[in-house]
Amino acid sequence: MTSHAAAEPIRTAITDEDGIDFAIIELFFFAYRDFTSDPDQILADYGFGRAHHRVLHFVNRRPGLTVAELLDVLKITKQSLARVLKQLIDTDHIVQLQGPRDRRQRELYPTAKGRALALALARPQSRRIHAALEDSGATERAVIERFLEAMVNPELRAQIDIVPAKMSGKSHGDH
Amino acid sequence: MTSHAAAEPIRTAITDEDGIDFAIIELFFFAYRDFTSDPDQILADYGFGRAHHRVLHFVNRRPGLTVAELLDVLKITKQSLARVLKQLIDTDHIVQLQGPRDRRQRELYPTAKGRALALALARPQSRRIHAALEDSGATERAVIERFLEAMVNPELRAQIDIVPAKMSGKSHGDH
DNA sequence: GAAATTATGTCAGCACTATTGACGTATTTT
DNA sequence: AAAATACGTCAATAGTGCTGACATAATTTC
Repeated sequence: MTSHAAAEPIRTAITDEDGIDFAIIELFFFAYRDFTSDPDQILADYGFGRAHHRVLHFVNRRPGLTVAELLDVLKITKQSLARVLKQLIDTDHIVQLQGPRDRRQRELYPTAKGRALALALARPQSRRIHAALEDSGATERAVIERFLEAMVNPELRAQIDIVPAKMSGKSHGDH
Repeated sequence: MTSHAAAEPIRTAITDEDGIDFAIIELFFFAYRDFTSDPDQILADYGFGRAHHRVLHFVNRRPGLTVAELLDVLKITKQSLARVLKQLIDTDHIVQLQGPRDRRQRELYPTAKGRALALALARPQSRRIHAALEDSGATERAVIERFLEAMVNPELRAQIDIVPAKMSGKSHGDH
C-alpha cells in the first residue's frame, strides 16, 4: 500500500491570490473577538454570559418587544432564551408586562438596573469604536456603517431599521 | 425601603443620546452573525463547528505554526484546542510534523484536503465581503480595513501583521 | 360556544465549545 | 542532574445552543 497514512503537508500559506479576501475575513474575526471581550469581563462579575448581554441589549433598544420578537432578532430557539431570560428577570434587570392588546404576550422592559447594566456593557464597546474612528470624519463613518449593513443578510436588514436610530418625536408608530 | 418586588419598567429606548454608539455596536453584531452563518452550514456537513473552522483557517494562513502559537492566536486553552485539533488530524485535514529546531514542538500543516476545506469555507465569506464592497473603491476598502484593524487590541495587532498579506517572493523570512 | 390556533413557559435530554486542574512524557535549557 | 518547556491527556464543569414534548392561557375561527 503506497497510500501513506499521513497525507502530504502543504507548506505554503493560503493567500488572497486564491481570489479570497482573507485580509478582511481575518480582520473581522480579530475585531469581533476583541469587541466582545470588553463586556465579557463585566458580565463575568454578574455570572452572566454573552447571551444575557444580547437579550439585555435588545430589550433596552426596543422596550416592550415580545418574546417572539426577541427570538426572531436573536435567531435562537425559545428554549435557549428561556434560561437566560429567567435569570435576567429574577435578578430584576428585566420585567415582563402583559401585552395590552394580546394578553398572551409578555412585553419585555428593562428596569433601571437593567438599563444601567446595558449602558455599562456598551460603554467600553463604544469607547473602542470611537478610538477606532479617531481620525475619521462623517464620511468614513458612513462608509463603515454602509459596509456593516451590507454584510447583513438582506432579509434581516429590516430588523436593524426597526431600531429607533433617530426618533425626534415619541410617536411609537402603529405599535 | 419601599422595595416593590417588581421594579419599574423603563419604556423609552436606549439611544445614541446616551453618548454610546449603539448604531455601530448593533451593526457589528448583525454583520458578524451573518458573516459566520455561511461557513457554519458547510461545517455542519462535516460534523465540525466554528472551532474547527478557526483552527483550519490559521493553519492554512500560517503553515508550520506550533500548537502554542495557535493557542496564542485563538486565545483559547490547550484543552479546548485538543479535541478539535485531534479531529482535524484524524480526518486528514491537518498533519503534525516534529519541529526541526525544537523536537518538542509540533508544526501544524494543512493537507490538500484541509486546504480545500479552508477555501470552501472562506469562499462564501469572501463573496459576502465583495458584495458589501460592491460599489466601493480602493479608498473605501482602505477605510474599512483601517477601522477593523483599529478595533483590535493594540497588543494583539502584531498577530495580524505576521500574516503574509503581500508575499511577492516566496522568501519565508527567518523561519 | 366549541374548536383550532397562537404566545408563552417548562421539562428532559443532548451536543459543542469553552473552562480549570492535574499529571505524564519528551526535550531543551540551566 | 535539575528545572523549565512543549505537548498530550484525563476528569470535571459551565455556558449556550439544539430538539421534542407537553401545559396553560388567550385569541381567533367556525
